[in-house]
This record gives sequence, structure tokens and C-alpha cells, in this order.
Amino acid sequence: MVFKKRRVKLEDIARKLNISIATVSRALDKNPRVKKSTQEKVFKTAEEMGYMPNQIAKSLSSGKTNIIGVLIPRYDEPFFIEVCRGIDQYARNHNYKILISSSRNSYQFEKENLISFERGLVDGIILSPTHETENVAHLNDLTSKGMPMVLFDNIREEVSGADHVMIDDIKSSFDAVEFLIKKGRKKIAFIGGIKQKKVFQDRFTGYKSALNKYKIPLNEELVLHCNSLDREFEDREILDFFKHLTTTPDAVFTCTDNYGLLAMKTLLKTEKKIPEEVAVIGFGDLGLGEVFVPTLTCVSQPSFEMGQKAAELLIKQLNEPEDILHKKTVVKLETKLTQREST
Amino acid sequence: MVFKKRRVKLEDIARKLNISIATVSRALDKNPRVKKSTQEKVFKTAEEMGYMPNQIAKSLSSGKTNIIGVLIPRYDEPFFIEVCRGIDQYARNHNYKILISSSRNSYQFEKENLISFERGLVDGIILSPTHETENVAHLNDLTSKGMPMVLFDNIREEVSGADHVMIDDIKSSFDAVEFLIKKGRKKIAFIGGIKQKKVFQDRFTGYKSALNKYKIPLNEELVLHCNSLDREFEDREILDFFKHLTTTPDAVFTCTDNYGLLAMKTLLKTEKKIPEEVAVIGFGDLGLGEVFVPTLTCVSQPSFEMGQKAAELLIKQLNEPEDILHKKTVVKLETKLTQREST
DNA sequence: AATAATAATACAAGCGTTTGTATTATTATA
DNA sequence: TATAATAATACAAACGCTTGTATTATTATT
Repeated sequence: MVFKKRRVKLEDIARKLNISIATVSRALDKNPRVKKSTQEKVFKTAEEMGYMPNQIAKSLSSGKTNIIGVLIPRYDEPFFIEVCRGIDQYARNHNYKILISSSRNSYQFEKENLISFERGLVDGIILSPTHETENVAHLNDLTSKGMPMVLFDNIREEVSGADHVMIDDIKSSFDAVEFLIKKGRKKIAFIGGIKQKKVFQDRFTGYKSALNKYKIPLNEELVLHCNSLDREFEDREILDFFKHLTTTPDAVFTCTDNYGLLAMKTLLKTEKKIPEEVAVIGFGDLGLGEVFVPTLTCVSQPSFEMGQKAAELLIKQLNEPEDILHKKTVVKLETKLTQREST
Repeated sequence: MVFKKRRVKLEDIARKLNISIATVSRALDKNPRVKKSTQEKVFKTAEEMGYMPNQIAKSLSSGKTNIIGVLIPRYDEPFFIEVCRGIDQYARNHNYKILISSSRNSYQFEKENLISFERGLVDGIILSPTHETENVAHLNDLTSKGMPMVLFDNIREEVSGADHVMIDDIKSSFDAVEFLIKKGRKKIAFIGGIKQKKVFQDRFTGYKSALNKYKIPLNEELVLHCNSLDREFEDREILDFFKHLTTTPDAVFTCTDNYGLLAMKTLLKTEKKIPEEVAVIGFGDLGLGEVFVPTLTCVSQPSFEMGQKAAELLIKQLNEPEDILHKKTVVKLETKLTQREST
């Protein structure tokens, strides 16, 4: 029984009350140029007629959509969802909505999505570039056209005009590995993610420099850089890694929670005792680590806060006067090591 | 170095080529009314000038935004994210974008979000009503105004004019519980979710009717309806439940994956052997069950497909002629029991 | 009561497109 | 070559709102 009905618009209210459209518009805005009694009449009539403002017309007229475009590499990574939650919360409190898209780890899709954002649907963009994104010209292009932008996670320093939100990946992983070393572990395996991602490079750097500080030689055999772009393949990669090891590690430091869980799972299958024989540390701390038996020690990354901060920076940009040049802001958030049963 | 630059519009191209705006517009559409040579000139100039169409203006003019509004009760439930992925994939392939919002399990927020959708930003809506949603007048209101709508998960049959996508919750849980019974289990615990949700009511019904069929009396002590709206509290509720049991169950059927994992975790802590002493079945099957040791047997719900189907139905509605009445469609998707180590 | 000041409202252009109709240019027909 | 048919383009209204300026109504001032 659904018929499309013609929507009530300002004109309808104006006609009914025999006043001008402009007055109706201003009345609904509670503009003092319209006298109280008229305002009340307008509100009452608008209510009665079921008036609902047309956001598109407003946007065209005002040049603002109050929508923030968010571009993440994948949906099935809780980290990104958590960041989105943070963005959403801050944005909502500041009268913005968010439009989330996934680049599905593809440079091509990243560009396509940005183009669709550029068509005027969003007032600004928050994104985490994919690992495939070597050339950031498309990003610089957008910022130089005046599109407000904030980058998080897989930061690209070369992008000028965009703000950056990050954690200190090097220090975070250094601390985690140092923690393991201080517990007496010497054969510490490293499981990282896609090599092209700065975050994973940095975490590897932190790992190496911790080993270095304590004069532990780097054993390449104990190092794995996972290349899986999808949950289902990570599983196998990690299984294979452990199967082919000739040295048994006494600790594993992994660059995501999921790698940590998969590592524990594999170790448990081979009857290793955690943490007695092998200690494990994950990275992220998005809830999963607490469910597993044993619970997983993690580098706690403030994902939600990361989103909030990104939204805050973007909205700040949106409120800057248009003719002023934007000063790049870089925010580093704190991480901490949350100890649980796996260490 | 970011300055807002004035965007190139059709008028600029028209002026440069000394032709009319209408011709430029049609040329870019490859409308046969403009001759090839002109089209080429226009494309070339548009490219040179860096023209980017204004989506908002297009939408105002066409009355379509090509955006689908998606409203889910929470972000931190993988099921909803998976549905969103499905919607996104189908929508994207049909030239639609999706705008996801969360009602955060609140009827009030649900209404607010729908109002903002109603402002003309979206062409149609896909939603899963919250458990707080007793009165569906706001939904019927929207459909009767002609807003295309598809409901999934927590279906409300009273909503007319909206299509429904669902699974057979009663049968799915009946099958799962029957499976346990056939394995010789007699003291089967039930862990459900928020009682007000139809899906959880139905799963409870399935549980009871399986017991009934095999003449197993319902032991209320073995039944828990979790009320947690957030991950962090589910943990405690389930722990408490098991702590206070006087009967030890020999199986547990839970209404989400997470409940299943938490149940296993709690059981493992009390040194119970899974599946020897207690078998566990979860509901959903969104990847987590495979990571845990032991892996979790699950009712596999086709979440991604659910999203795809919802998007398909919505887009079908969007393409219906406006003056025709919409015939309500209800789609039931198949589930299956995926056996793993926990049973 | 006439004029100035101000309050309230109306008019109209503009936001960047689309699209139906009118107009002009080109080709075909006799 | 004049006219009809058609191709190509231009004009202008429309989408629903905002907002600067002009106009009218009301109140204050002398």
C-alpha cells in the first residue's frame, strides 16, 4: 500500500499561511527577523502538514553536506570498525554523519572511492591508505583542491595538507619485546603484517631495536611477514610458519590481535604450554584477547580514541576560514602493554 | 598550503567552448542529441579543466541520491558488520553507496536516525530494529510516506510496506538442539540474548520444542537470557550464570558466537572437558569460532548473503514505478549446522 | 500629524544540475 | 532553389532551499 507522496515543502507552508517562502524558512530557523507570532504559526503549520526539510536542497544551497567520508582498507578488521565507532561518536556530537567505504585493500578502489567523495557528497575525508598506495598524488591532489583530510593508521608523511593521527609503533613494539626479554625470553619470534604498510615496518623496527639493545642476534627464521588480506588466509600462513620452524621460540610477538590468537592456537595444538614454554603478545587489544584461554597479553592501541581524534581534527579543519592555509597537525596517541595470561 | 578553490562547473566549460550549459550536460551524458565532435570537445575540456560533477546538484535535480541508509543496533557485533558488507557489495555493484548508522540499541536513537534519513539523504532504508522498538508506528509512517524499506534480523511482522529478510530461527535452533540430543546429551543449557528480540525468542522456542519432542523436561535453571547490550558485560553475565548452577549441563546451546566462546572459556576454567563432558554450539559462525581451541560448532547464518538479499530487495523497490503499490516480500534464508571440535 | 526609525515581510537571485520545448543550422526532397 | 525533414543546439524552468536587498507595515519622535 505504498504510494510515493509529494513531499511538503516550504512553498506549501507559505501558500497555506499566505506568507513568503523566505519568511517560512527564517521562521523555522527561529531567525529574529521573523516575529514570534509568525514563527509560532509556521511551526504549527509545519508540524500539521508533516514538513520535513530537504537535506539535499539545503546542502546545495549552503555548500555543506555535514557528511564526513571515511575510507578504510577493510571491514572485517575490528580495528577499523573501532576507529569508525570513534569517528562516528565524535562526528555525531558535532552534527556530522559519516559515510564509510572500504577500499578492499586496493589502490584502484581507493582512488575510485575518493573520486566519488570528491563529487561533493562529503565535506571532508578521513582515511587509512591501503598498502598498495605507493603514489600519494591522488591524495595531495585532493588536499590541494581544498578537501579537508585526516590520515590514520597507515600514515603517509608525504601527504601535505592532511592531518595525521598515529601511535608510536616503533616504541610500542620495542616496549613489548623488551618486556619479553626482561622476562628472560631470548628466542622471540616476530609475526608482522603486509610489509608495505608503514605500521608493520615500524613494528618490525621496534622489534629489531629491542633485540639489538640486548645484544640478541636477529634470527630471520623466526620472522614472518603475513601477506594475507583476508581473515581466511591468515590462518594458514601462520600454521605453515610454525610447522617449518627448526628453532622453537620461547616467545612470539605479533602485530595484530588475530595473529596473536592464531599463534596461540597453533602452539596449543603442538602441546606447547603458554606462557611457561612460549609467551605471546598481540597488538591492538580489541576484546578478542580476553576471550581466549589463556587470555592474550596485548599492546593496547587506543582505536576508539584514534577515531575520535581524527574526527576532531577534521571538524577543526572544516571550521577553518576558507582562505587561510591549513597547518598540518600530527597527533601521536599513547599505547600501553596490557598484561594477561599469555606472558 | 590548502586553499579552497572554486570548483569547475558546467557553466565554466560552456563558457569556454561558447556553447550552452544544456549541451555540455548532455555531451557528458553521451546523449545522442549532441553530435560526436561536440561531445569530444566537451570531454576534452572537462578533463583539462578538472571538472568534477556535483553530486548534490544532481541529486536535487533528479530526486535521487543513490544512497541507501543502513541502520543497525550496534557496530561491535560482527554479524551486523557482515550484513553491511553484503549490502555494500550488492549496492556498489548497482551504483549505490551505503550510509551506515547505529541506533546503539536505543529506540530514541533509532527514531532520530530515521528522521535524518527521511530528510532526503537516502533513497531507501535497510534496518534491523532495536529490541526497544515496541511500537513500529515510526516505521509504518515512513513506508506509508513512500520510503522504500527492508527489515532484517529483528523482523517486525507488523511493518507493512517493508520487505523482510530472515532465517528460520526456530528451525535452526531446533536442529542444533536436536543434534545435541541425538548425541546423547540431556542436560542442555540455553544462553539467549535480549528477551525482547524476536530472533532470541524464536531460538528459545526452537530449543524448547526440541526438548519437548524428546520428552526432556525444561530445566529453568539451565536457561539464561543475556541482557547485555555491550561486549564488556556479556562476559560477566555468563560467568555468573555458570557459577550459580547446581546442575552441571552436558551441553550448551548459545544464541551467538560470542556467547558460545564465553561459555567454552568459562567451562575450560572449571576444568571441564569439551566436548567430552560438555558440548557447545554457537550461533552465527563469523570466524571467531574457528580460532578458539577447541573450535566451536555453530549454526551458520548466511550474514553476508542476508545483506546482499536485503540490498537486492531494496533496489528492486527503488526501481518500481512510483504510483504502484508495493507487494511485501519475505525471504527466508537457509542455515546449516557447521560441526567442529566443540561437539 | 508628519517624519524618522525600526520591525516585519516580500522579492529575487543563487546553489549546479537536468530536461522539455523552442530555435537555429543542416541535410534531404521535390 | 525553395521547402520539408531532421539534426544540433539554445533557452528556460525546475529541484527546494538560503540569504542579500527592497519594500511595506508599525512604532517612536518631534
